[in-house]
Amino acid sequence: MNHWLLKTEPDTFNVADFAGLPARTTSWDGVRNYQARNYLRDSMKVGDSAFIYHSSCAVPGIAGITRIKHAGYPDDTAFNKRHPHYDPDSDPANPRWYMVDVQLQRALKRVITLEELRTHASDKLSGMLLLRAGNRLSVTPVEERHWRFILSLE
DNA sequence: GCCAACGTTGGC
DNA sequence: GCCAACGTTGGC
Repeated sequence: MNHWLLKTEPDTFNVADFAGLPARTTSWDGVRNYQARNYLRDSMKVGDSAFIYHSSCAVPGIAGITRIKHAGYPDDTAFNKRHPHYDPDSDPANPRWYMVDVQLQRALKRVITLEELRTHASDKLSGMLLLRAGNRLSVTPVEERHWRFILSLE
């Protein structure tokens, strides 16, 4: 099983919002970056786990753990003209964008902040993509050793 | 709100 | 295929 990190802006969707969803499960739609798309489409498998990371907010950090419940399938919000994620160039016969379904396992006992993660950037978390300067990818793989270490901080 | 870093677009 | 212009991300 692989591990991942999914970014979300908590004003739009956050870990607490899972509580109001059937089976605490949602489709992770709206990813509009090719590298992130490739991870969703080609690499994420049912049973993989993913951190939910809150970005563009007062205290950015990892807030919850989800499990992949459905592997990559076409993101149909790209086909809906009235949807904010509409992309006229995504053809239903040859979809450009993909999404997965994720189910919340649990919120973390506390948010493990970006600030705290950075203090480990040169040792235990060396090489972690999230901490790389200028990183903007909203879907990134997380190495097993990084995953375990982050959970040990909780 | 600023701005650096990055991805995408489009003219050539 | 190059690369400048532009739009977006996301920490601060």
